[in-house]
Formats: sequence, structure tokens, C-alpha cells
Amino acid sequence: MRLSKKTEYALRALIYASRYPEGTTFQIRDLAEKNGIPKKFLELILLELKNAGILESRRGVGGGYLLARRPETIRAEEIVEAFEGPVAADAPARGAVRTGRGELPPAVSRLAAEMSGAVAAVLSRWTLADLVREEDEATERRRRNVMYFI
Amino acid sequence: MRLSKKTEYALRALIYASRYPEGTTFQIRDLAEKNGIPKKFLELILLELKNAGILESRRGVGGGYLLARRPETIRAEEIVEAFEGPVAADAPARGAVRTGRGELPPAVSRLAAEMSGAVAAVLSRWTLADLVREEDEATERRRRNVMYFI
DNA sequence: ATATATTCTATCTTCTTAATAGGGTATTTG
DNA sequence: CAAATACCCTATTAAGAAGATAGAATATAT
Repeated sequence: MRLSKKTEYALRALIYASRYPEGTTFQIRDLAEKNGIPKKFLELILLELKNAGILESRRGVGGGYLLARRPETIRAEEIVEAFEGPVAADAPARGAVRTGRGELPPAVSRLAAEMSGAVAAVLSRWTLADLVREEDEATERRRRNVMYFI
Repeated sequence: MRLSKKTEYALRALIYASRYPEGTTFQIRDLAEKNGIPKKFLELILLELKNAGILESRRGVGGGYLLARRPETIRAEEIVEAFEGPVAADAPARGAVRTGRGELPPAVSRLAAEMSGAVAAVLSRWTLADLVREEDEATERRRRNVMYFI
């Protein structure tokens, strides 16, 4: 059970992107520095997010990236699938074990399908807006805890 | 979303082991040949299953492996965890993304926890006995289909 | 023109997985 | 006891994916 660094960086980038007012851009450099993500690596990731229809870009002076849609309409499933491949119950995974295909014993195939189905269910009900809210609430919880102990 | 070859082979081996009457052993060689699994690789896997308390072994002439417990009492969770590491919602994963630890933004951590929690739920309700039944039913379905089309 | 910022393609490094190798140890049987 | 059997243990190798870096190309605003 693991998510790649790419997926992790993508999620962080998109939460970051959600902080910017609709229609305004942010730059790779800022995002990379503020989040401790290797800049050149991040370039590739944002490009993939753009190709997935999640981000838009403006080139040249004053350019940068921005969300292609509102956070409420961006499902975690799209984000994760852009980097991990299809997650849905009947879709083949990228790795060794493919669900639904005959190369595996049916029982193993079925178990794999159940597992990826469960993950897909989670990913399809979380949106980017939910993640941002979760992040904000965690920050608030931390702030309050610090107050208590000073 | 992927299971390692080790996990796949382990599941196949345990389904195979379940076919043997309680108390009787099977040999690595047979299991490897009948399932097309590299023998030396399989040795390592069975050893891990033994250390996980899922298999028992008898050395020497007439020895081999056998299930340590009845298939109804062996949860898929144990099997998968023996090779993929902890899956539970609050346990840290082996890979880059750890749930519950502070190195990640809370929102990403939370999402990872939801995902692994969903998988853990599936794995804790499937037993080895269920997998064997699933395998048998699939074989039966296939047999009937063949009849129809001849 | 020039500065800015994304885009593209290639490469490199590191780590994990999958597999192999070779001897060691326990146990049964004649 | 000797020999055959079958698991036990540790190390190494090979291949591929993931993570990261490099450098130049292209588009755009001023």
C-alpha cells in the first residue's frame, strides 16, 4: 500500500493551487520552494496534471499555473489515476497483479478486484475541496493544541 | 495499486495447501512445478509464511509444509501483511507515503489512511477458506461455459 | 529585444523487486 | 551409521521503476 512521490507532490501542489483566487496563477518556483519539492521534478508533475485536464497554464511573463476547474469538481480519483494508473475494480493495474485478467487464479484476481474497488470508492467520494478543508481543520487543531500548552 | 509477486505466489501456495487433508504435507518442488513458480523463490516465500505462523513445516524424508491452522481462521490480511507490510488505517506503510505520521500534509495523510483503511476492511473479512471457495466456483463456472459452447 | 515562465526530451541515479546460487541442518529409513 | 530427503539460511545478481536532474526550445508580456 503505497502512493508514489509523484502522487504525493501532485496532491500537495493541488492543495497549494486551491489557495489562489480563481483565475490567478502561481509559479512552479514558488510552489517548489515553499513545499520543499525538487523544482525540475515538479515541472514534470504539473505538466502531467495539465495533460490530465486538472491544471491550466499560461506561458511567458506573468504566467504560471492555475486550476482548470473548481476544487469541488476535482475528484481525488483523477489525481491519483494520473500517476498510479487506473484504480477501478475492473481496470488492469500497472504492476504485476492485474484484476479481471485470466493470467491469475480467479480467487487472487477477485481479491485484487475487491481491494481496488474499495480504494476506488474512497477516491471517488473525496474531492480536492475536501482535502483543502481537511488541511485547514488540521492546522486549526494544531494551533489550538499549541495554545493549550503554552 | 499493486500486489507483489511474492504476495501472489503466497496466495496461490496457500490455496494449494488448502487442498491437502489436514495434517498431511506437500513439498515445495511439487507446488513449484504445478504452479509454474520458481522453486528457490518459493522457498523464501514459504519460509516467510511459516515465520508468520500461517504454515508449519516438517524437515527430512517425508517432510514438507502444511497449514498451521484451518483455512477458515486464516485472514487474507495476515497473508498480505506478511509481504506488503502493515495495511491497517493507522499503521505506517513501507513506501514513501506513511499514514498518521507528520512528514506529510495532514490532508494527504488522511487520504492515505482512508485508502488503506478501505483495503484493510476487505482483507479482514476474506479468509483463505473464502478464496478456496471462490477458486472452486470459478472453475465450475468455466466448466459449465465450455459445455454450453460445444 | 528581453526577461519570464512553461514545454520538451534525454539522461542519470537510486531503490525495490524478482530471481538465483550454494551450501547448511534436521529427519527418516534401511 | 550412512544416505537420501527436504527444509533452512545468507548472499548476490539482474532488471526495471521511481525519483531526480539537465539543458535547450517555445511562447508571451512589456
